[in-house]
Amino acid sequence: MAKPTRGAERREDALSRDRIVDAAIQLLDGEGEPGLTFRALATRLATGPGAIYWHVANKSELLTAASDAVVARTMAGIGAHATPHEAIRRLAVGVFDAIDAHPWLGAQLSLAPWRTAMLQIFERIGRQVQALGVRGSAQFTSASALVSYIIGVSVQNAANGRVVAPSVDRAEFLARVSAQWKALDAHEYPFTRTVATQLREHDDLAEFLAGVDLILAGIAGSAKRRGRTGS
Amino acid sequence: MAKPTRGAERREDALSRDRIVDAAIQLLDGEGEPGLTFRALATRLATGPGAIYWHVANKSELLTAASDAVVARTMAGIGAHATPHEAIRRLAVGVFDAIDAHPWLGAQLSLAPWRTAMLQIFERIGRQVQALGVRGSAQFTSASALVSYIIGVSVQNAANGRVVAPSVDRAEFLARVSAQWKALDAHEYPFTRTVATQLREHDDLAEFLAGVDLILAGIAGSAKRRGRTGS
DNA sequence: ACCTGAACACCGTTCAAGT
DNA sequence: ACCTGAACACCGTTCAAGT
Repeated sequence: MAKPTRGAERREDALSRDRIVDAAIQLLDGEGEPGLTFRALATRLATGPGAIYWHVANKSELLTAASDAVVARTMAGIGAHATPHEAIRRLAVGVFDAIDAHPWLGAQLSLAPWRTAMLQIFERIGRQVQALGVRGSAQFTSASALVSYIIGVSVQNAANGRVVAPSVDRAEFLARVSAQWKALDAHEYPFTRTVATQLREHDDLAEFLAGVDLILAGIAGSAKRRGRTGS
Repeated sequence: MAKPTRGAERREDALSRDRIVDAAIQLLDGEGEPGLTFRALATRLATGPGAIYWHVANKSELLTAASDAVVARTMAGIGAHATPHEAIRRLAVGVFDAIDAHPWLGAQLSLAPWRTAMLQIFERIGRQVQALGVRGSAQFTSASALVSYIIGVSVQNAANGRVVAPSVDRAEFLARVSAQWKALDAHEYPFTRTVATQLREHDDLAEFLAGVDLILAGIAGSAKRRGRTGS
């Protein structure tokens, strides 16, 4: 038999890319985006800042790796049953909740697309678009529109949550913004003043899903129109 | 007659909030987001970094002011005629182009909503939603969905443009990503592989507008359905 | 009232030196 | 092969001192 491998005696607290990424996620979640510092990370990992650079090229790569990891976990947690329409809604809610729980992920997704994280979402949505019966180039258009909308709204929702201190609750925050909207100049902001009351009563997640339904209705409508003229 | 006002003799190169914001926009456009530095800004304005703090509270306020200014100019440049549908498309293209020309604006809009810049867009879109005949709480939902989609896609489009060096042209870039997509694992990314060819041929702006039309179709559909059951 | 610029408390990143 | 931590070249922001 071979002599015992070095792997077997590897200590659990040895540095590794995975441990670094996990620690980075904890730091980002706990302290916010400015909390992720090579010095803070090094302290948490009981080492010096230079050690991290052996496993990770730079801060940008670290952020990308953290995003990929969180999105992968999110996607893994969503079952693929139900109708395509329902599956898309569930994926949408999954992304919405993930960005809400990890606000730094939003900046990462909207600023660095074409990356693995975004591709994972695009792939899952795309399969459901196919299942919906969409064909040809409309598949790409429909999936793109859905992914863009889902990420766009989720990022903005998470950003809203960060504007105010966590101590202020949601209802109070909305009441405040609503009051601001009502106080706007009547000549410059007639529409915004009109819907100020609706802002106050609105439910972020419900509005978000209503938007998803709007796009799905549009997709279904286009498919039907095409089908009619095509047959 | 009153003695000549001090205003009349005010030198053109005196520091002012407006001049600072303009210089910041130039710096952001020319050097990118990391190029905006209080030291660089001070050099451009022929003064010390401390002087800027007399007119602007901090960097965050400076970025907000720069965003508001750019959006205001963009909105002022869009005429309000044509059908509501066409007006919404023009507003969408205006925002798309503005973020494309000033990529830093995207980060600002998606990370700091409820601000003046976003409100200006929301207001203009909202009026057209009203003109479209949408009523009640659907006004808020529809306008929110449109604004979220428009900003979300525009930000992602601008981010794509920054991934590659400006020397690489668009067709070459798309061909490269398309090839990457085709090389993806067949089991993990079946959909993405399928639409890789469409990515290559696609037209950002056209896809973007197709998405806007999708949402508008959804809005029209909901309004019709409501109208039918309501009368 | 407004401007100056040195100084403070940080950053990301590098790199000789260690094991 | 991997880790250490001092050092470098920056940041945003403050503030005594000037005009």
